[in-house]
Amino acid sequence: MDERDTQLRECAERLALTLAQSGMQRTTARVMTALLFSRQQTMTAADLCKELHISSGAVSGAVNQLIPTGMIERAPAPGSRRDHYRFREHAWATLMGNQNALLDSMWNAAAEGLKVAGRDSAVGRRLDEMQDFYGFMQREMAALIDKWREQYEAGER
Amino acid sequence: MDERDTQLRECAERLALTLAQSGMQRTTARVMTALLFSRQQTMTAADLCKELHISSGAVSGAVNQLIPTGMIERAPAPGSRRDHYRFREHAWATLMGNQNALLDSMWNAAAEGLKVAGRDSAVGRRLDEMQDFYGFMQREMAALIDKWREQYEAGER
DNA sequence: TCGAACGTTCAGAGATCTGTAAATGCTCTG
DNA sequence: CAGAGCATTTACAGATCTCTGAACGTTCGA
Repeated sequence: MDERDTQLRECAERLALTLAQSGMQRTTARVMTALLFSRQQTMTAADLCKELHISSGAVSGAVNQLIPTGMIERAPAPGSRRDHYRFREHAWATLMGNQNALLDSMWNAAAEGLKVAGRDSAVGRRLDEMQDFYGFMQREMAALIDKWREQYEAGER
Repeated sequence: MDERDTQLRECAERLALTLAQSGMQRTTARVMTALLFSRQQTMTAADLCKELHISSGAVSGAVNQLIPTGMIERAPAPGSRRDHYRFREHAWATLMGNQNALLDSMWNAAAEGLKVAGRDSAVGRRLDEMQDFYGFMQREMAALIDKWREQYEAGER
């Protein structure tokens, strides 16, 4: 374990902290960044316990939150009975794509309100703007993420 | 207080709940949505206490979190010594714009890691993708928000 | 079929967050 | 300039969240 590993660990912890501050579970964030900043290709649950000084139960919980979101995945590990985890390719794009669900519920909340209040009132105008904004964002964000994928794939070659 | 007000209150509470689940403070979210779904133009701190059944201290705290982010503002209220609050015009665009700070720290986290690990390694490639993605998003998001502002303002007339 | 090696679940301890009530501070009014 | 009427601050209590440790379940190899 050379100097570099220690520095990468610090980077990982710092990022985990800011992610935690913007709503992600603390341990979930730490597991994610550990995988992101690891010099290994994959890490086992035991590796994560050791690195982060947390119990296997905590690792299990975090991992099972991260997998459904598409941030990490189980890696096939022939000849090993342990689960190996790795950070997923394009995970960030996936993460941002998931935000669409939120944009959607924002749009819906506005719609609900408009059904009750109509457009011709103070509330009506506020909600109308809100609905317009989130409708716009939903459409454009999806397009934007696709655009990035294309240009990144093109740049790879 | 007719039927509509009750229904709007419910909408407000539902939205507050989903906002709370995505990281916003519970009370802060409730104050925000109360102002958003209010049929009045503005609400005083006392109004908010009564509506949400919370103490004036809690209102004060929430309000002082919302104002710096640009979601709400104090409204001039001639002849009244109470503070009047209102939901701000284009607040949603502002909110999304604030996310840029997050995008920025993501980009930075990647940059930090790359300084340590270089680009030619497993970590290097992961961080490179991350940096590319957040760089892209930062540029495009700002543009997107401007675009919405323009088209919305155009539609108004 | 047994047992070793893991992963998962769950009750409970501990830490953290959040709202209240009361004290404090500020600003107009009379 | 006194004091009424608010807003803000603070210590603390209560609620909530989160991790641990141990029990349990599962899989695989002998």
